[in-house]
Amino acid sequence: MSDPTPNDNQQQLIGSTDGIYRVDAGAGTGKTFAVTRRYARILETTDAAPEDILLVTFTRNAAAEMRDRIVQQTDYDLRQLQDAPISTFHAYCFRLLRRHGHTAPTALGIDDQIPDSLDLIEEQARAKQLFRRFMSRFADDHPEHADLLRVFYDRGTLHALIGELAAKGVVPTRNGWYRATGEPLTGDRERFFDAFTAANQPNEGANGPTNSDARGAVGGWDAGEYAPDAPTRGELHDDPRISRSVVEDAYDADRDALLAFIHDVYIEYLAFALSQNYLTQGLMLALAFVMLCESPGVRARIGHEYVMVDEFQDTNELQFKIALLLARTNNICVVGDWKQSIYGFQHTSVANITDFGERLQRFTSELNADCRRIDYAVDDVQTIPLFENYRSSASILSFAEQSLSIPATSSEDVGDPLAGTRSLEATNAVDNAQIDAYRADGEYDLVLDRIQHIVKNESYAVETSNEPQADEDASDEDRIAAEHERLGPPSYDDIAVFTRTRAFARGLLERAEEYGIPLAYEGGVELFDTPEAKLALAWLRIAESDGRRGWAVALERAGYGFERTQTILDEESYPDAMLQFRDELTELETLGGFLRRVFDRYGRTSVYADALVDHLTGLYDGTLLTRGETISYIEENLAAETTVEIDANPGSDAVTLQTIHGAKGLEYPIVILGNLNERSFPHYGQPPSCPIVYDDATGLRQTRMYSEAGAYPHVYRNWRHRLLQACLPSDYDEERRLLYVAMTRAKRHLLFTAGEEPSRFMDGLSIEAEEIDPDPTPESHSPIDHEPFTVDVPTSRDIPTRLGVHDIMDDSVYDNRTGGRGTAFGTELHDFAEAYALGESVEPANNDQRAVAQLISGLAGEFRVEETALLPLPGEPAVTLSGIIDLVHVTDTQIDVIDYKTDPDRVAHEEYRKQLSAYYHVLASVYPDREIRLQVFYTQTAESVEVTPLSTDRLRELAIAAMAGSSGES
DNA sequence: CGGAACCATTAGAGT
DNA sequence: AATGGTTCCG
Repeated sequence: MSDPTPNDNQQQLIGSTDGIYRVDAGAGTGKTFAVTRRYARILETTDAAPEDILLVTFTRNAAAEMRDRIVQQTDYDLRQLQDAPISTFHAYCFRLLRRHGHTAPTALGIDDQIPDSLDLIEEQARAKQLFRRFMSRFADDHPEHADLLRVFYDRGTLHALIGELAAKGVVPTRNGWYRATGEPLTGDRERFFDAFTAANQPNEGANGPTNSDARGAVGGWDAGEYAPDAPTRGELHDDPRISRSVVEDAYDADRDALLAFIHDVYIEYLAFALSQNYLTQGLMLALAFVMLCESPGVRARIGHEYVMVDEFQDTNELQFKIALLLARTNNICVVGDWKQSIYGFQHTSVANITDFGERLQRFTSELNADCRRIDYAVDDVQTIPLFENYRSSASILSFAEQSLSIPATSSEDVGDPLAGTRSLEATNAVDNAQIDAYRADGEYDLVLDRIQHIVKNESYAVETSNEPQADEDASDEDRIAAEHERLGPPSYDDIAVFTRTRAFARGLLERAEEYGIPLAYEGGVELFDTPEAKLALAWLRIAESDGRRGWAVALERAGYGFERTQTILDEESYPDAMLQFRDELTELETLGGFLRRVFDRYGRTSVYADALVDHLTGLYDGTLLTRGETISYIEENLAAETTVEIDANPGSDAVTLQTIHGAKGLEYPIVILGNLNERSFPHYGQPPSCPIVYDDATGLRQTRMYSEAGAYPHVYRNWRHRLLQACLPSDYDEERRLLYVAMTRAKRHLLFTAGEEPSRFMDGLSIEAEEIDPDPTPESHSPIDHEPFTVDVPTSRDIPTRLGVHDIMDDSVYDNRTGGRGTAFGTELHDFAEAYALGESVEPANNDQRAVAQLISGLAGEFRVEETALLPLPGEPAVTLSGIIDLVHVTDTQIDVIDYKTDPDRVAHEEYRKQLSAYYHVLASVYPDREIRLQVFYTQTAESVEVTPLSTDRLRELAIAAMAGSSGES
């Protein structure tokens, strides 16, 4: 978006810099623009420097975008803002903790200090694995918790609960809880009984009062399912309600053992993690919080004059408190939209924004309870609504509002959640919106049919050009005329299909491939649960030790029946062709080569195959996984249901397919919201995988209890938890917000589809679904195949050491350089170059980028961008060099390897030669019949300098020297 | 209208 | 294991 004049409400935000503001920034209201303008204005109108303004966001991308926008709007350049606190919560707190928090654990009674080498773990699977290791030690050390440990099928599930408690701000000490942070664990009795009283009111029937909702929810109560102390059906009755006294007894029953257990697990896990030099993100924030509470000196030094928090609906309680501690004055501004809060499962708390004023006061008095930490007034909160929407047509905006009040179950009473809020106002002049709902048996075909119906169809016109734009003060007629001129029939990439579940997306993707309709999935994929991963796992097992399980899968794949497979396994009489293939595989040296060979053999060319190879070969810097390690890695991730991000092919004209969560923050001209099916959307929750659960109203509870009260010792369902659960209404607000988010992504047109069983959300829409007999026609869009460049050298049996190409380069040459524009500049340029080469519509932001653009547009032929290159150097010890090639330009006769360098001078030229030489040998083996040229492209002067390659022997020498050097230093 | 039995389903993903 | 819906009986 260009930078127009701010509208009135944006201007109000930009101009209001003193005091506390809650900004209701609705979808598409130019929030980023306004926030960055506000930042710029603070710099211009006060004597504040960038380090006085804290700007926190939720994602790294958002932080980077904010920084870029600020550079555009101020006199500061990227380098000057490099150290400015424009950051994610996590990155900022991690930095803080490392600088000032070495002794933070002592406040909790933990002797370990925070080491400089602290490892911050992001990968769920790894964190959980480490937690399991801790739990088995914990179980040995704590026989007194034996009864509680018995209720677990998988102790690893406790890991998520610890994370949830940390997000609430609950922090343990050796002897209890840090300050009063343990209070929420016992629950909020008043809140529970208020809810209970409401749910226990008799309903109004035609013939008098009928069962209360709570009474209805314990239908099917069978005391036999529970430990012997459970009340019978009759004892629950207090017609037509549930007996209050039974519920009170259940609520107040003794939970000391449970609380002690959770306390011990939590504090010892924290100590364990520190002793192992790592922290998870949640624990890290908790320690940063402790450090800020404990150190008035640090608060005084780093406290910021201005604090802004973006996407405030995605923060948790702990982050709210941290933000308060980081502010030196009450110049605090939180920006967000409660209607787009869809990350509750990541422990975010929508009440941070909906109850902002109340929480602000409560958290402040908590933080000031034992000493004064928050030294500014928090009683005056101004609310600024941003309501001018720059994305969607008016009819889409008004249609989307209903999503927040469609009930998810027959009994749910939603009320009017939008009462008192201001509706979004469209700025589109032309409203040509088509809003339609369709239903068919076979929803995949229905969606594909609708896509084909829409593409090139005038009645689904979208903006096909940025021109002409009417002046800001043009008359309505002129604006309408200009907008009409910009409209034209849509293409595939104007369309996005959103789904609630990945399963639906996966099915649709497969169907689209059958028809040859271009759909590109964007987002997380359960990569280890794909047929490709299972195939890879089978052959890895065959090649490694655990052959039987591998052969079973391979034989089944090959079409052998169950009986026959059993015989073959028992007799070990495997088919010759398969044995031969195994021998061939075991000869292969690299993991990448192994996987490729397996996928080639089975004709697997899907994106999953590519992603798997990329993921497994790129896992750890410096080392390659052995086959054995790969097997356990796949197994762990399969069990942990790990997802891996898959990139859609940019540059091509394809429909985007993603989950609603993945679509947050994005916009598309045409949105098809699929998957509006019973039990999919709205989604009715899942049984808790952890037998200990937390809820604000009830506190910590066990879903299962070990008891010896019956005839035999047994783990029973916990009747108290079951009863309390029944007394609380289910909450589907977040499902409705998902519906809202999905609808408000659409700029021009909005379609809904459902299959055999449309859900309540579909039925609840104010339009009727049209029945359709879908008939998609086959097309011929072939997927672009894509293989990373690898060379297989089956020689030594030793696993080669992996070395990055930069490791063989000598950094000391930079000591003599005259200038240098920082890594941020270089990264930006590379990102731009990648996007440009892939044909995305990006504009060069500076001279260097223009030089790259000119270079690329002058080249005819095929591009490979940011390609991974692996060069095995056989010998003793074996080494594999790895690197990423900026640009490979492929023509029929020659290959150009191009690497961009932003250096103003060329002191490192000889070092670049080493890097490019490695790429040379990789490409020489991939394209043996073509000439390969190496070019260093100096972006400042727009000059290409050709270099000649070094021999592999020379590269080997350099690699050996580099390994010796690094091991000698450490 | 209340109650019981039975059925189908089982998510989402930042740092 | 938990959830909401559906169906059927008294």
